Amino acid sequence: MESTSPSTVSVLVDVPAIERVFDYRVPPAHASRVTIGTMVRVPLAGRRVDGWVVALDPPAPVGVELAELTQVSGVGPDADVIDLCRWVAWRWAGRVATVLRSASPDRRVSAVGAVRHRPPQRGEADALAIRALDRGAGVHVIQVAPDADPLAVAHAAAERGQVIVIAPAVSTVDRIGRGLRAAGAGAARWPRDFAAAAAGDAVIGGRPAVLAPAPALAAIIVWDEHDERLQHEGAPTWHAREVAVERARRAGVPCLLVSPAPSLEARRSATSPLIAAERPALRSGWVNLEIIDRRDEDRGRSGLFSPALVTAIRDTVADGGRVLCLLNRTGRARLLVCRSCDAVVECDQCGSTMLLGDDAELVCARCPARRPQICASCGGTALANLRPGVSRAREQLEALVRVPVVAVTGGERTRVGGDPAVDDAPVVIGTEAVLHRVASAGLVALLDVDQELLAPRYRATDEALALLVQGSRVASGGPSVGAVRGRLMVQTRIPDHPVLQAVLHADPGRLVDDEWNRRVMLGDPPAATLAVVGGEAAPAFVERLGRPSGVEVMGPDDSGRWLFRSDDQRVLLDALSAVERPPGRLRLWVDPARTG
DNA sequence: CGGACAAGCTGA
DNA sequence: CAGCTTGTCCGG
Repeated sequence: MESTSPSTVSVLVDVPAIERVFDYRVPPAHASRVTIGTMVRVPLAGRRVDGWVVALDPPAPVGVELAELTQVSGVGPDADVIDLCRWVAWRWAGRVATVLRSASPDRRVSAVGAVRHRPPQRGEADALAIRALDRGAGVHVIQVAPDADPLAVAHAAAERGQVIVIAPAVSTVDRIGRGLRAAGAGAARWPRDFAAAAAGDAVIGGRPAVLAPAPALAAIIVWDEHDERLQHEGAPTWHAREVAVERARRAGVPCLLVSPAPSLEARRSATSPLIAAERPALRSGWVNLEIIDRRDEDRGRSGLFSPALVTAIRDTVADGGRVLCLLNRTGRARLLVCRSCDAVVECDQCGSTMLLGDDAELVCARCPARRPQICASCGGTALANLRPGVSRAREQLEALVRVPVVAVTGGERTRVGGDPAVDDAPVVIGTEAVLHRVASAGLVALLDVDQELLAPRYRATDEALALLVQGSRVASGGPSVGAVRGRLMVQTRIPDHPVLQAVLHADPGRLVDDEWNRRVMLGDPPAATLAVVGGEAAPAFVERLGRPSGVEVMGPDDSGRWLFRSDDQRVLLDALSAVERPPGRLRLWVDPARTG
């Protein structure tokens, strides 16, 4: 793009509370380095703040003396990405500045070279991806086997031009980046290699990479589009899959949504029929699911570990394999009952259940109350642990198998490898973080899959399926290693559950019709658009919002949150963006993964 | 957000 | 009434 050497510019300041642009004069010495997206430092109300140039030579405002910008800090997102960020801010009711930060380099970039294309020189391109790319612009969903190779998919697109590849797992990003480079292709890791991305190299990264500069964009690939890590946890709750679809539409290029378990959202946004791997590839790509039916066991007698599972664990350890047990409950106990009076142990302050953490005290699940291990109704001190957490389960398992068992829960860095205590342990037990910490195992066991299947969250089915995808991958030896097959086991009291049957038959597609009907019936996304409003400024915000027609309003609930719902996305989002935000902390989540 | 400035409170 | 706190406004 030819620089026009502007004499004034409009700047969007990097202060999320100020959703405004201000105009500044450009010192002639800096003018040649200033274009749309350039990151600058400007004086504002007696201090200096960062900002992005969003317009060149704007019409002079009347009656205002312009100040001069203080500094040109470096290259920033291009005009297309800025427009995309505006759309993201609208779609998830966030601030443009917040989104622009994710679209900006993480360190100063002073210049960008000429755009070029460096395609891979060797290596193999995935046949399904080629089919999808041949369909041209549009959203194409590909159902792959869990052991499919992300590098081959990226390769197929990188041959045709600049590609953005989004992958939720760092290990996948590493593999694709290294693989493309080894094949002689240009590969920019986002956000580290901003300049290379802006010069046309393939961009590979996590969620934010969908906002990378891509001057010669030819395709966008979202690998593992079902993965919930593609959605930002905090506000704005933007989802990389949906941004990818929008960006590809704007650019007129194909968007490939790839997953072993394509989401409802992906299937609904597809513009062409699903492309699925052949049945034999799917069947062999999924590790055979072994379902342990616990209905016929004595109630509670064998605790978290059924006899069948204990045998499998012992066999695996004896063969020198490692075992990975998954239990999505931290602490020692999530549900306690008094042995003498059978009362559930509850908090005397708020009535919620009390848990046992890693220390010996009862802690309320909802409020900060604590007390020693005593039953509130009869004073009994013997409590039965009806729902043990990872800490307790680790002790039980160690006693059962007589080898060291290491516990892993979230919070710790979730990198594959690098922790000898975890890497060398024959048996590892943990929350789902464990599935991303350990690359391969001879046995992967989901101790209480019913907790996932029955979770009162609208995405429970997807989350359970995602665990089984990852479990299958770990059991098959990590991505595309595939030499010795491990085992994948689940313990359940609902062996006929559709999710388990879908995995058993390597056919997750059979779930979608029922799932869609349920979402329509309950008004959950993507059948409807939701907004949850909380924080101290929520009452004022809700007051200003009023009751727009076509929007259902519920709340406030006991934590002071309101829920807004509409069948018409535009109606709700336009209403939200029309409200001027009241002062104070406001939490606004649009289509969050969890509404609780 | 945070600086500027205006309107209220306190102390002698 | 100076000197300080608290509140409201607005930024180029």
